[in-house]
Amino acid sequence: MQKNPVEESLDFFKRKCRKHRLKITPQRIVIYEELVQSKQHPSTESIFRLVREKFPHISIDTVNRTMLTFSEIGLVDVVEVIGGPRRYDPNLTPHNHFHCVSCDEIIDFYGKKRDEIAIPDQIEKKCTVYSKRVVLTGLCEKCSKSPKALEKEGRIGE
Amino acid sequence: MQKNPVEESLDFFKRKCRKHRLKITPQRIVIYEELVQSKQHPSTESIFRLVREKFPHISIDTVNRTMLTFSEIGLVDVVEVIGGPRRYDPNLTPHNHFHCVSCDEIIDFYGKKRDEIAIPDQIEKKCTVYSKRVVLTGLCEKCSKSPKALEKEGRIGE
DNA sequence: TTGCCAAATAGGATACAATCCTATATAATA
DNA sequence: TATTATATAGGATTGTATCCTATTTGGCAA
Repeated sequence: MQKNPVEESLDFFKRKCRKHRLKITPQRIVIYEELVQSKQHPSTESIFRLVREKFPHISIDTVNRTMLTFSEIGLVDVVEVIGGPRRYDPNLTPHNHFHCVSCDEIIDFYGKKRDEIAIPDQIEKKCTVYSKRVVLTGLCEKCSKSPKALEKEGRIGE
Repeated sequence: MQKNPVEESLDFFKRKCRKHRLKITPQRIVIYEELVQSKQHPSTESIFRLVREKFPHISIDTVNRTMLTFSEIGLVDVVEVIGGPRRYDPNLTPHNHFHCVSCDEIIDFYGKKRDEIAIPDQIEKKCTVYSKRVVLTGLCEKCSKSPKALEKEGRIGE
């Protein structure tokens, strides 16, 4: 029988855990499930709220620590943010981000030009590069229209 | 007589303030001077420590609020970070960042390929794009050599 | 030059995010 | 199923950012 995407990624999760000798606990399973189902580049807090529906007594520390652990073993990425709490990304496919500075929504986008960006020798030779991403900032569709955001936009072109 | 770079940028600072009807206070001048002289993508805290040498009674709230105000009027940029406190960048020339995930140093780099990166229609048409940056993550030279020892020494923007 | 007032500051209080501490619980294993 | 190292809950603590408000001050107009 075919496995659905969640079951499939759950296998990935379990393999990763075993490889790194992490215990497969019910809490970790639920946290991982919420992470991969999220389309919103979740924070610790947002996953905590979701997980708490199944584990009313889970502590925010467990969620925070677990998500850091997941990032350490490569189950999720920690993404670059402009202010605000740490955000995670279960999408490990190379891609780029548009970050709305008004509502903090993060929108994924793709493009092959990304791979052509040269890493200067200065960095390539001496540093260890883990990831490369194009990061756009601005106002998302909704915030572009809202009056509050338009006020801020007054600064452009001064 | 020729003006030195600091005097020159101070003129830029004053013009910006007048344009936005912000008062030119001694505190703002010193904060701005420390910002433009910093080569380290400073945090509020690191600027606070420097400014306090000249204004022992300045409050961290003043520094924080002032730097946010500066970013709103386009005197400095707020940069994308992976964890840790907000960081600022007085370098308004388009450029890219390498971010060391171990010691949080941010290294600038340049490259014209950056400008060739297409912004998808999806975003270009509906959103308002303020900035574009390539962000690399990894380990800097020092941390590549001894990642564990140098981990999180708390030297942000010094 | 002086006086006025809206804006800015200092510093304590508060909010919010992340992490630490430790007694208890539990997954993995033999 | 017994053992043990690891993980968890939940309170304490730290670190960062922001709020509140009495006081001060820069910019302007008289």
